[in-house]
Parts: sequence; C-alpha cells; structure tokens
Amino acid sequence: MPPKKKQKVSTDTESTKKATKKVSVSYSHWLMKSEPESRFENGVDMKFSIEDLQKCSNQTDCWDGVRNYQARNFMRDQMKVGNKIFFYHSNCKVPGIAGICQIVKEGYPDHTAFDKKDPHYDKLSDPKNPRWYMVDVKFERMLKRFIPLSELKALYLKHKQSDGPLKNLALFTAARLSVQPITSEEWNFIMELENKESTA
DNA sequence: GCCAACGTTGGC
DNA sequence: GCCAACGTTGGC
Repeated sequence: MPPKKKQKVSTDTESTKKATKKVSVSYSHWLMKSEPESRFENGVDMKFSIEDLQKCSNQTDCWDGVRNYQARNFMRDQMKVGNKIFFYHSNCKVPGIAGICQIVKEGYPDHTAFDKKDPHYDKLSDPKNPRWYMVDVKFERMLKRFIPLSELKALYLKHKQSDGPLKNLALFTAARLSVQPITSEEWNFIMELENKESTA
C-alpha cells in the first residue's frame, strides 16, 4: 500500500472548522490525484499509477497519506460506497485522467499517520482521536482514451467564456486539492469526451 | 529546475 | 483575527 500524494502536516485549528462548517451539496463523483512517476520523499517512492492500483489485491487499495483538511473531510464525511472517481495522474510528463475507480470502503482512520517510519507520519494524530482519514478505492476501468490536462484546461477556459459545464471544474478552481468533488454535469460531460477525438 | 498560486503559520 | 512570511503544489 504505497503512500499517495505528498501533503504536509499542519495544525488542526481554523482550517478544520472552516472546512467542516460549510454544509454544501452532496457529491457522488470525485477526482483523486496520484503520481504515476517515481518521486522520493524521505526515501520512499510516492509512485502510484492507475496500473499500480490494477495490480493490487482485488484491484483495491487504501488512499492513505492525504494530509489536507478539505480532502480529509471529503473522505471522512462525504464519500460513499459506489461513488465514482476519476483517477488523475499528476506531477508527470502528461498529466490527465487515466481511468475510473470507485469507493468500496468509506472513511476510516489513516493508520500511516501513526507510523513513525511512514513519510506521512503525524505525531499529532492519536489513534484514540485520529486526525487523518482514508477510503478504499477499487479499479473499475481505464478510459477509452487518456484525457490530458491540456484538453481539460482548454475546455475549462472556453466554458468560462460560454458558461459551459466545465466552467467551475475544481481541477482549475481548486487546483491544489488532491481529492476533489465533481458535479454530475461535469462527470457526464467528461465521460462523453472519451468517445470523441482529442482536441488538445 | 523554475516559480506562480495558494494554503498554513505565527507575530502582533 | 489580520496578514506577512513561509512552505508546498504541480504545471511548465
């Protein structure tokens, strides 16, 4: 179970309140970022591609290592079994959406936060009062074609002008979040892209 | 490798 | 509770 995104620890104060207070629409679609190319953090390789997920036992793995409150809150409070997820490849030669997976286990404590040897260890996370949560995700399928960030970016810019479905895509409006909500409208639009020729 | 954007921290 | 300094993300 390789660690996922690099997200540094911070203290649990304002951000938690801010992030949990906001009761918003509930989502059933998500985008999760992972790095498909090797990058070492405290001597541990962060690489975890969709192919790596496919190779996992039962094609399922825990999404550990997220250390951002907004992302944690989505995993702890909002992600439900059966929700669909875009598996996004980030920090690599060609970033973009590679495939689809789904939630098979809802939020539970991220044990890597308790492990001193883990690169995402957080001494402030107490097993009796865990600070960080994760979900389990299962591979569903690859997209018929990889949808590159460049194509999504071009559409996002176009839609901002034309009031189109991707005008608020979190990939650009909350670019640094590693676990992002996707509206049904966004999901459906992107799902249709895989049947079309690339425009980027 | 650079660096803009933005989240977090900590002094006040 | 403001906000400048700092650190990180992640595309380029």
